[in-house]
Amino acid sequence: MIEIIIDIDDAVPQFAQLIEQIKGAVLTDKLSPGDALPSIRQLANDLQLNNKTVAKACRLLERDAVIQTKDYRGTFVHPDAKTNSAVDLRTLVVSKLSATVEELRGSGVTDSEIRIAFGDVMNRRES
Amino acid sequence: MIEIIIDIDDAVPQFAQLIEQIKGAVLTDKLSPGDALPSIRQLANDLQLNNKTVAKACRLLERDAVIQTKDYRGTFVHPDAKTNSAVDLRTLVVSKLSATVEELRGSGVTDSEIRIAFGDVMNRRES
DNA sequence: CGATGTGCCATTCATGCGCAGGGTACAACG
DNA sequence: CGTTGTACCCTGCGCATGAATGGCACATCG
Repeated sequence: MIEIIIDIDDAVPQFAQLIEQIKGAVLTDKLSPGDALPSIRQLANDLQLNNKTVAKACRLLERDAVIQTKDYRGTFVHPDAKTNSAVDLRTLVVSKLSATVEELRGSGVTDSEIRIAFGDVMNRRES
Repeated sequence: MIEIIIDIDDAVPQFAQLIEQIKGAVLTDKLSPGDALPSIRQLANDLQLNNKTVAKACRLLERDAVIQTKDYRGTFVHPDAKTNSAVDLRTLVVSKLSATVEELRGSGVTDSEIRIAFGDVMNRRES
């Protein structure tokens, strides 16, 4: 078993701490491809977390191809987990957004206007 | 004098209503290049608005080259006001942001993550 | 059957931001 | 001098969001 410690008082969200530590365990070979992870409910119980919090972390970890769920049988470490754990999707997102924002700022657009427009873009999905 | 009416109960912010109506007056030739506008304090008094609200509108109108301030002598309608009043900078901003956001969404990035990253980009200015 | 992952409903709390307002002060014009 | 535009401070209100929690139900596997 791997050691995972969640600090509730940490500014970093609990689900993010979980993700970090899982990825960390993969990168340091404490978790290897194919290894079975405790069930979501099990993990939630052990770490004193809510099911949804753990589920959220698992959802993101699977999207990043660090773990994979085999239908309804459990979660396992992804074959390419080590490679994918090193990839920082967040940094990519920040850099792409930063580029666009910087371009707009250079055009004299106010930060406030950028925020408003951004809010519109994110919400104009249903309307 | 042009007629400007601000509806406080309107969902559209007061400063935005001012901008709309100024641009509208320019497009309908109620305001012509070179015309002098009332001072910020004067406008605020007439329209029952706060100085800051009017000043904000003027700042944006000047950025859009619809008006121009001559040092400390007053504000005047910009020579190219009519042309610049038709330009919708906001639409440009929305489309650029939308393109970037759509690209990220296509990569599997969560809306939540995009919002977080965006918040970081907009705040990582001072730190 | 029980356990799995997953979905949707909800609420609570805290944070950040836009908008508007109030006040004070300064530099440049006439 | 007064007027101009402009800059900074601080306040409050309202809204949207993220985070976390809780409950409930479902399809699938063994």
